[in-house]
Amino acid sequence: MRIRQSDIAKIANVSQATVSRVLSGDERVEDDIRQRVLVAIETHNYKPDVRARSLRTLQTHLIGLVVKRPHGALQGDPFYAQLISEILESLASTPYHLCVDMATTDSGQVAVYDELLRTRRVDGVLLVESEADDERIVRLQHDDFPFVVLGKADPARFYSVDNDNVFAGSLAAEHLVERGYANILMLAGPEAVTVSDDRIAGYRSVMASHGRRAVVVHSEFGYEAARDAARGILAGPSRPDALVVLDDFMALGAVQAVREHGLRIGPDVGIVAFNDSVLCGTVEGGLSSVSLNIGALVARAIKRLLKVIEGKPIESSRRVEIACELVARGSSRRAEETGDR
Amino acid sequence: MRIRQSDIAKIANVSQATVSRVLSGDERVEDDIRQRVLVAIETHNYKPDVRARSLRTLQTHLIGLVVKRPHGALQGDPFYAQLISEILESLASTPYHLCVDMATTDSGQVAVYDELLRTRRVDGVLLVESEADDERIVRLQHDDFPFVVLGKADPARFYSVDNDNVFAGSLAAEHLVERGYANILMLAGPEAVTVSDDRIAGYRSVMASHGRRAVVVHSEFGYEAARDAARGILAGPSRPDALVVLDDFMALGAVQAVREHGLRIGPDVGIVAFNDSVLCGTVEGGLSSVSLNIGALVARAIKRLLKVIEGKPIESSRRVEIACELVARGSSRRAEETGDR
DNA sequence: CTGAAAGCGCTAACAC
DNA sequence: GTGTTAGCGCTTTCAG
Repeated sequence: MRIRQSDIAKIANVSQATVSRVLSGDERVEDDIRQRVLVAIETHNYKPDVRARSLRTLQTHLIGLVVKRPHGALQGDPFYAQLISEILESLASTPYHLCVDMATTDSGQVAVYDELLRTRRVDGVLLVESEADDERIVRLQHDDFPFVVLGKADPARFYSVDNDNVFAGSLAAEHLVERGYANILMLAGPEAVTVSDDRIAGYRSVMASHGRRAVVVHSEFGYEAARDAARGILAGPSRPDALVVLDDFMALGAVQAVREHGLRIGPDVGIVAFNDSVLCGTVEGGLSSVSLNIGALVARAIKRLLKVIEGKPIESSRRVEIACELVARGSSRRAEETGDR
Repeated sequence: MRIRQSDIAKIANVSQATVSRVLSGDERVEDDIRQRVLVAIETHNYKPDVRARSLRTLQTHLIGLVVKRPHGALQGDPFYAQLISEILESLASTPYHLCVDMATTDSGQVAVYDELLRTRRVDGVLLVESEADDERIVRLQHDDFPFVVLGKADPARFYSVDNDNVFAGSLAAEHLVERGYANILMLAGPEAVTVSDDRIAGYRSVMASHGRRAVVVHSEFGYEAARDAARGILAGPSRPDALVVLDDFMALGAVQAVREHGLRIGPDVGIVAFNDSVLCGTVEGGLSSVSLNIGALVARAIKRLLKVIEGKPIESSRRVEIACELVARGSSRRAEETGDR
C-alpha cells in the first residue's frame, strides 16, 4: 500500500530479497549493505506489511480470546477486566497481539470460533470458563488448532492452566471455621458451573469434617442476583453467621444485603469470597478473599499457548495448577479489635 | 494451509474464480453451479483465509484500541471494562474484530501505534483519553490513517465523539446545590488531564454563579489514591458536606473515607461522581453519578470509525457530542426518608 | 554473499 | 456466465 519492500530495495540499490534478509536479521549480509538498507528503512519509516508476511509465514501473531458472558455482563465483573489486563501484560513482551471477541449465545460462540480460527485470523486461542464437554474444544481438537484452557479441562487430553477450586473452597470454609463462625452457608453460582461446583465440594468437605451441616444456595452471577439471594438467606428461618460467596462481585451484593439487615460485616456475618480483586478493598474493613493468582495463571497460560503455537515442546504435564491462597481481611473478623490493614 | 479455494473448485468441478464469486455473493452464477459450490463448501467446512483475502482487499477487518494506563491499572477501573464491553457489543453486528494492545509508557504507545498501523495490522483505531497535542494524532494524521477520538480533540481537524464534560461537571455541582449542600468540594484527577479539567471548570462555574467558594483537590486515579485524598480532606479544618468526585471508582474511595470518619453518606456528606457504572449500585443507598452514556458514545464512535475506514461520507460535523445526564441516588440525599430505588 | 523467481490463497480485470 | 491470468507484499528456495 504505502511503501513496500521493493521500494526500499530500489532506494538502497539492492534486491528485495536482501531487504528481507536484513529485516529477518540474516547474518550473511555484508555490513555496508546492511547499513544502506537499514538507513533506507529508517528514513522512510518502512514497516513490513503483516498481511503479506503472514500469508507466507502462516503466522498472524494474533491470539484470540472469546468472552462468553451474555450482553454487557463484562462490565461490572472485575474478573474479565483483570483477565484482559493480565493477558495484555503477558503479551507485551512478545510479538503477539490480543484479539477479543464476544459471543452472547452458545451457538454464536461456536460461530465466532469458526470465524476466528478457520479463517486463520488468529494463531491460537485462550479458552475461558470452558465446560468439559464444550463443543468448542471438540472443534479445536478436530482441527488441531493451538489452544490452552484457562480452567478445568480433561488433564489427559488438553493443555490447561487452572486452580484447584476444591481446595480453594475448602480454604474459605476452613478459615471461617477457624475464626469461630458457627453457621456457615455457601452462596454459589448457577448450577452445573464447574468453578462453582468445585468450590462447593471443598466447602462441603470442610463442613463434613467438622460435623457441620452444609447449606448451599445457588444464584445467578452478578451483583444484583447475589444481593437478592442474600436477602432471602438473611430473611430465612435459620440465619447463618457466615457466608462463603462465589466471587468478589457477588460478595458485594451479599455485603449490601447484610447491611440492609442492620448487621455488621465481620462481627455479625463473616464473609469470604474468591478472586481477591480490587473490589475487596472497597468494602469497609476489607473483604476476605481467596486469591487465585490470576496474574500467574494468565502468565502461565500465555506462555504455554505460545509454545503450543510455535510447536515447542511443553515441559511438565498437560495440566498446570496455580496455587491459591487466602487473603484475610475485616469481613471475616469476629472480634471488634482493630486488626491488620 | 488446510483446505483452499482451489480444492473446493476442484471438488465442485468449477474454476477457482467461480468459487470466489459464490463466496462474494456475485449474482451472475448459474443456480445449479452455485449449489454445487455451496455444497462443497459446506461439506468441507471451508472458510476463506483472511490473510490472503486482506492482502488483496487491503482490509483486515480489525480495529485497534490502545490502552494507555500504566501497568495493571486497567484492572479495577470499570471504565475500560465498560469501554471494551461496549466496543465488542457494537462490533458484534459487523465483520470487524477488536485488537487490544497496552502501552505502559508514552513512547511505548507510539511504538504500539506504529506496529499496529504501519504494518497494516488494523484498518483503523479508536483513540481514548487523547490529549490535544498527542503525538499519536500527528502520526495518524500524517499517514492519513482512519481514526476516531473518543474524547476531546480539535473539532475542526479530527473526527471525535465526546461528552461535554464542562456541562457534566456543572450538572453534578448544581445537583448538590439543589439538594441543599453548603460546602461543596471537588475531588479531581491529576492536573492537566482534560476530562478532569473540564469537569472542574463546570464545577467552578456553578460555584461562582451561586457565590460559593470553589475548592479543588487533585488526586491520582484509582481507589486508594482517592481514599487517601478524601481522608485528608475530611481531616482538614473546613470539612465539606459534599463532594464532586471525578469518577465512580475514586468515589468508592471517598465513600470509604467518609465512613471511617463516622459520617453517613448522603445525610452528612453528599457525593456525586461520574460514569454511572455498576459500582454505583454497590454503595449502600446508591451512588449518584453523572451518566456519560458510554454505550451511546462508543456505538457512535464505532459507527463513525467504520465509515471513515470504508471511505463513506460522514454526515454532520467532525465532532459529535453525546448527552450526559445525572442519575440521582442515595449518596446525594440529605433527608433521612427512604427514597426511590 | 546476493539476486532471480516461485508462490502463500485470494480477488478482480480481462477474455471467451 | 465462466475460466484464465495477473498480481497483493512478502519469504525463501535455488542459482550463481
